[in-house]
Amino acid sequence: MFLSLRAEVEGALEGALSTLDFPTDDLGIEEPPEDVASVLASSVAFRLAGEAGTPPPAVADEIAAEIDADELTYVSAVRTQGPYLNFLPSDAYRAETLEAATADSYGALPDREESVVVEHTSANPTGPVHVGRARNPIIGDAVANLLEYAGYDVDRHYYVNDAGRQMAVFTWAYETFDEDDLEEPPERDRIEYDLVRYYRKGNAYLENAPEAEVEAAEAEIDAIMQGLEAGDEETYERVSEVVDQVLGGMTECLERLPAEFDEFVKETRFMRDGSTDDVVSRLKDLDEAVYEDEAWQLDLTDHGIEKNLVFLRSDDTSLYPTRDLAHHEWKFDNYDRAVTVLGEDHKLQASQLRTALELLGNDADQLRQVLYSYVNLPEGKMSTRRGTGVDLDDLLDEAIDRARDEVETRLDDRIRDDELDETDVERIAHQVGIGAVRYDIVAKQPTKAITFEWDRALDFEAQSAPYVQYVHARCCGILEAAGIDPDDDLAGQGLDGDVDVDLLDSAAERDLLETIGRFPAVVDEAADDLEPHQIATYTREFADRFNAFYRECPVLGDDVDPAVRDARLALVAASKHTVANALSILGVAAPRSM
RNA sequence: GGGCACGUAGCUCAGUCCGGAUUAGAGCGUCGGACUUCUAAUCCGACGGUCGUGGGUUCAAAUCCCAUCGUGCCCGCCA
Repeated sequence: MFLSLRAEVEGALEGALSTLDFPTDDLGIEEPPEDVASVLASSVAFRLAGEAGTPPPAVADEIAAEIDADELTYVSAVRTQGPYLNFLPSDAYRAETLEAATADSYGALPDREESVVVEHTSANPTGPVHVGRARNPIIGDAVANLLEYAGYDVDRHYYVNDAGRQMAVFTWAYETFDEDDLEEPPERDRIEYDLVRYYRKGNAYLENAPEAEVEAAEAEIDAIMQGLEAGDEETYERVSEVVDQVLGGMTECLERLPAEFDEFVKETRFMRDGSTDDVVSRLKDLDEAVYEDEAWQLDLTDHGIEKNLVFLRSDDTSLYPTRDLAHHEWKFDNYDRAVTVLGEDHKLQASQLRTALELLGNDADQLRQVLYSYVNLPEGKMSTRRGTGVDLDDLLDEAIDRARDEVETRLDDRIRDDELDETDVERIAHQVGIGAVRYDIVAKQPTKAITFEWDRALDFEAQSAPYVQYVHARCCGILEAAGIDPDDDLAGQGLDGDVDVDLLDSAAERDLLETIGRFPAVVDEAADDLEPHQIATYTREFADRFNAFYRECPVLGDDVDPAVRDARLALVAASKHTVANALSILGVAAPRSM
C-alpha cells in the first residue's frame, strides 16, 4: 500500500507542479519525522522559492492548493507546515494496509520474473569454518532471502575452489602423512576437524623440512595441478576425496546457522568442460593481453587498474581468476543477474573480474558484488592454515549455552506461570542463541570492521535479536489467549483485516499501522541496495512501535469493546506477520514463546 | 609509497549513496521509577555528542567537494 501511496503522491505532486509551470524533475519526496502526522512529505518548495520569487512556505501553500485530495484514494489531505507539504493517509490507505498485512506472506513483493544467483561463502574447503568468515554466510543468506522476498527467483550457490594450489597441497598432505604424524587430536568429532590437521601438517612441512624434501613434495603438488589442468580423471578423483569430505563437514556447520545452498559449483567443472581454455584463448586475443615474464597477463591500466591480471602461468596452468571468468560467463548464461558476497580483501580481484568480463563482451552490470570487511580477533587475523581463530561451531555452542542459562534464570524469577518444558527451553536457547549471533552481524553495515569479542558478540541485551523476537512472542501470546493458533494461517481464523480501522485511532495504533505499512517499501529498497541491515534497522523501529502499542492498548481486557478488540486483534495479526517475515529475511528464528 | 574503505555520546551502532522539519537518533553502561492487568528478554525518566580535524559549495551540510590526521584492507605466475 505504501508503494501505491508513494506513486499516488508522486503523480499528484507532478501534476500540481506542471500546472504551476514548475519543473518536475525533483519532487523532494521524503519521510517526515516521527512527530509529524503525515506518512509522506515533500520539501520541493525550498528549491522552487528562488524561481517563484516567493518564500518557500508561500510556494508550499500554492502547491497544496493545486492538489485536490478528494481525487486521491490513499491521501486524505495535503497540509503545509512551513515550507513542507504533508500528505496525510486516508482511511482507505489504513484499511488496505491492515488487510494486506493479515496475509502471512505480507512484505513479499510480486514476482519480477527475473532470476538471480547469489553466490556466497565459497570458503576454500581447507578446514572448519571460523568466525572470520562467518560474516559471509550470514550476510549472503540474508541477501538471498531479501531478494526472494523482493520477487526475484533466487538460487544460492557455493563456489568450491577445488582446483587451486591449496587443494593440491591438501591432497598431497592427505596422501603423504598418517595419523601418527599428526600431533593433536581433532578439536571436534567431525570430518573437517580431522582432516584439517593434514593440511596444517603439510603446510608446516613445506615451511620447515629440508630443501631437498620440500622440492620432492613440490614436484608432487605440481603434478596434481597439471593433472587437474589436463582434466585427468584420476587426479580429479584424488582431489575430490579430500574436497568432498571437508566440504561435507563445513556444510554441516553452515546448516546450523542455518545457511543452505541450492548448488555447490566446483571450479574444476569449468576446466573439464573446456570453458576455461576458451576464456584463455579469447583473453589472448584482447588488445590488453600481454606476454610478460613468460606468463599471459591483462594490462588493465587503461581501465583504472594498475595491477596486471595474470591469467595463464608460465607452466600453462590457469589461475583462479581465469576459471572465475568462465564461471561468471556460465552464470550470465543461466541467470538474469548475479550477486556475489565477498570479503573486502578480494576487492581488487573483484574489479579485475568485472573489467575482464566487460572486455570479453559481457554486460558486467548483471553482476553486483557485496563486500564486507573481515572479522578479526583482538590479537590479529584468523587463519585456517595456521590454526588461529575461533571456530563458528564453538561460537554457536557458546551462544546456545549462554541463551539456555538466560532462559533458566528468567524461568526462576518470572511472575507469570508458564508451562515451558525442557523441549521449549532447548528450542528457545537455540532460537535466541543463534539468532543473536546472526542479528549482531547482519544488523551492521558490512563495510564496518568488526573485532571479535565474546561478550560483545553474545550480548542478549543491546539492540539484539531477542528484543525483536520477544515482540513476536508477545504477538503469539495475545493470539493464543484469544483462542487462535499463531502457527496456522491467521486470515483463515477470522483475522482477515475486515474490521473498522477508524477504531484504531490512538497515536500508538496509528503509528504501528503506518510502520507496518512501510514494510514492503523497506523490502523493496533494501533489495535494490542489497543491504539486509536496513531490514534489521526496521525490525528495531517496528519493535519500538509495537511495544508502545502493547503498553497502551489492551487487546483482550474485559473492558475492551468487542469491535475495538477485533480491530486490535487484526493489528496484532498484521504485526505478527510483519515481524515474522522481517526476521525470516534476516534468517533469525521467530519464537512462539520465550 | 599507491589504491580503496571506515572515523557520529564512555562503549556498540542507525542516519551518509538520494543535503532540508530552529532540540543529530537508538541500545549498553550510570542514576531514578513501573509487574494483583494480553509474556518485565518490556516500558518510562535523567545524565551524556565541536557528527576525526580544517577549508569550500549551498537559502540549508553528519550527508556533497578539497585537504589533512587516525585505523583497517589490498598492491603474489595464492585463493
